[in-house]
Amino acid sequence: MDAFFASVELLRYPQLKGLPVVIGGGRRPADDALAQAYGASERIPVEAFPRLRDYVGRGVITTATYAARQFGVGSAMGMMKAARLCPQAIVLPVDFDEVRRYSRLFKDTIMEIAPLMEDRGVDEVYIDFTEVPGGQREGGRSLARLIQRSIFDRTGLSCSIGVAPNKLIAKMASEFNKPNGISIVHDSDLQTLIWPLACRKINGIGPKSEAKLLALNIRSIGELAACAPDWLIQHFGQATGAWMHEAAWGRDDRPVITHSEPVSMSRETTFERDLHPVRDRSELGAIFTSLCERVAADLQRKGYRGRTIGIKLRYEDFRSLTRDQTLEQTTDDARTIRQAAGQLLKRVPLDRRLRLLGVRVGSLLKAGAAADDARDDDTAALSPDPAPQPAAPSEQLF
DNA sequence: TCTGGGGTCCTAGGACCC
DNA sequence: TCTGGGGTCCTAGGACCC
Repeated sequence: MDAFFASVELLRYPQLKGLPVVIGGGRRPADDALAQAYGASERIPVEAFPRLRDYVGRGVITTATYAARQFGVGSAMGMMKAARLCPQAIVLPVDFDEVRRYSRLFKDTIMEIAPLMEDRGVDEVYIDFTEVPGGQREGGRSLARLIQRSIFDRTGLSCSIGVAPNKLIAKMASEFNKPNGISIVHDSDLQTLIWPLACRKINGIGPKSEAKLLALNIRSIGELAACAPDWLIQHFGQATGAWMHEAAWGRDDRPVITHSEPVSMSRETTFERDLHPVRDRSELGAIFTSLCERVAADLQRKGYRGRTIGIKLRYEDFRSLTRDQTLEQTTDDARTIRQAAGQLLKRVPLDRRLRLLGVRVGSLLKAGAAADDARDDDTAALSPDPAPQPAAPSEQLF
């Protein structure tokens, strides 16, 4: 479902259709002012929208329209780099609530037609067609068309669909006909349609593996398929090497998973400017506390409790580090999380400026299931030193 | 003037137990 | 006393995905 973010944001601004637009970046109070000045969003003249060339900040692009991609701008690219490539592009903020609303609508629509659906994030799903009535007609094409049309009727959004014998190939097939296309790939198409593609197109081969493969003179999936499994295992380890070989031959027996439980929940933030642990102590302390409160609120709202508290830091030189600690009992309490996180902070060098701070709670259990072993965790502290103490004085720097 | 935020999974070493 | 497995849990880092 490419350009889903772009589409959702653009539904509100039909006047931007066909123009280079990037969506993402940080907070821009100007956006509200703009909406207020013109009332209805459709009435904002194109010239009034902020341009990439005027952007300041350290955000990245969430997505870009096809017109913007012509300039080499794309997802995950830093805004400042994008501004060099396409200064005239219009910049829109991401409205996450709106995106989530459309995401739900899009998934509900699919579930009504084909209930075996795996959620792969806000704009992607896997669907098992096999038991859906009519799912085999025209090799799946008619059901794909029905889903496409239903999504468009319900949301005004287009989507791309790949139909294939397994998830691995279906994902690649969905890229063939963007936007708004349907592609059908059979096992017999492996050599003609899949093998010419770069290894990077395999979902699971990222930039690091690609670079390693290129260094070994392997560029295409076909070349990867020609490698002996043992040789791949030598270079990439047992699990990855064997998996790479199977993937290159289009083999994948993972089922469509319709339900899964979260493993962890986290909140993190990159500061607008790098902050020094000593000089910006109070500001960092406030941010840190607020992250803990937000994770706790997430846990409570979704009904989970966790035992492992973790922190993440990113220094000004972009190196990151994590520390975590497992408590005796699960918690969803902001003060308990804050206290454990404060302890973890003591195990980390705080002599350089930071650009990011994060707080994570892992080893999650459903609140009902967790309640037995954590009846009164409000006073539960860290296992080695359970003595109650006021939160603030126990931390040296924050 | 680089490089967001929220996740999952894997690996590897050490502690600890049997 | 020495040697040697295996299994599980915890922690840290890293690759990858949307």
